[in-house]
Amino acid sequence: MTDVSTPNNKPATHATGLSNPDAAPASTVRARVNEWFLSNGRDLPWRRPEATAWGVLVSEIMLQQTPVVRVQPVWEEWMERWPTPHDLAAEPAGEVLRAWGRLGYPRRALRLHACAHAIATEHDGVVPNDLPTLLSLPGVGEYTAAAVACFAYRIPATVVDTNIRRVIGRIFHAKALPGPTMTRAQYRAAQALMPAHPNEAGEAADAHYSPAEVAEANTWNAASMELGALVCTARDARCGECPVESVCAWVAAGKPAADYVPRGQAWHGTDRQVRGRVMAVLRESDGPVPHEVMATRDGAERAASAATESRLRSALAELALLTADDAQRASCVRGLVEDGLAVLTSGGEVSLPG
DNA sequence: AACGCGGGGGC
DNA sequence: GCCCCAGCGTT
Repeated sequence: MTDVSTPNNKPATHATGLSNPDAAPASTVRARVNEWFLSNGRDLPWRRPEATAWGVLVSEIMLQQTPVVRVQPVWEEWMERWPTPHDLAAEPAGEVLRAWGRLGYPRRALRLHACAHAIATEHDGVVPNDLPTLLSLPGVGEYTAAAVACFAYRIPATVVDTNIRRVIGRIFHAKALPGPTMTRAQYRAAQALMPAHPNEAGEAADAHYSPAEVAEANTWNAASMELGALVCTARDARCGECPVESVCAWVAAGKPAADYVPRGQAWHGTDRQVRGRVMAVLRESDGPVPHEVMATRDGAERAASAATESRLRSALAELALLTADDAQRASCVRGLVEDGLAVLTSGGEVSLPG
């Protein structure tokens, strides 16, 4: 079968990126997973009907590499404080970084701030609803663009995140884990599982969807992701709770182990660790911090001893405790300034950007 | 394709 | 300790 326009209610084929001829019918998998989702999906605030497209965008950026449980409280604060892109755009970057807190990868906060500015000034304050425009926003890549189109605007774009890659890999390819980065084959496999096939660009992807197919596609995007988050997890898949256990290729194959060894991210002693501690000090400080405190161990130690506010003192102590030498500390401060996460004052101090 | 980029919780 | 998490931008 080479005709990708055929409704894919039969086993997917090599031509569509799915190579297992015995794979379960896509329509069966979709129906079971979607039904499971209706009663088992979490009631997350950005999924509620009153969530705005802006709220969805904020949630998606925050959720890039950060788990739901840690995002949710911060997202609630942000929505109350900055309910529209205009509100966030009016804020200084430093305030945004402070409010980002410990979500990690603070560059995402800067990009979200830049997003808000772009939306406010170039898009009349309205979050774009088409993939090319979404992709043009800072910090919005293929996944996030599709997620915003789908979850905010009910446009059935093909959403592919790490959960969906794993779920599809197991159900249709008997693969335990999908590998660290998405391949085009995996993207095409996900595309082939949509009720109708979006065109390659994904634009106007709903042109030939019936209303029922639109609903099915949008639910599938959320449901397959949720199945990966709650049941078909990377470790300890709870197959007994899975609605498609009986048709899963990975289960049928005896749950073979992953064929690659994940390479853990180095952490101890890395620039990332140093940068994180420096940013933590900046977040806890009311104003600029002497460069020597950030760039030398002795400076951090003395500042920690002198600090009276407990959270600041703790952040300074954690910075001082790092094994990093002064050259690395200084280099990390330079890097943070280059990245726009910090600025140097004329008085030789380091502070959050204005 | 590979790398840099935070941080915390589960095992 | 190790691994994972609703990725993105750069090289």
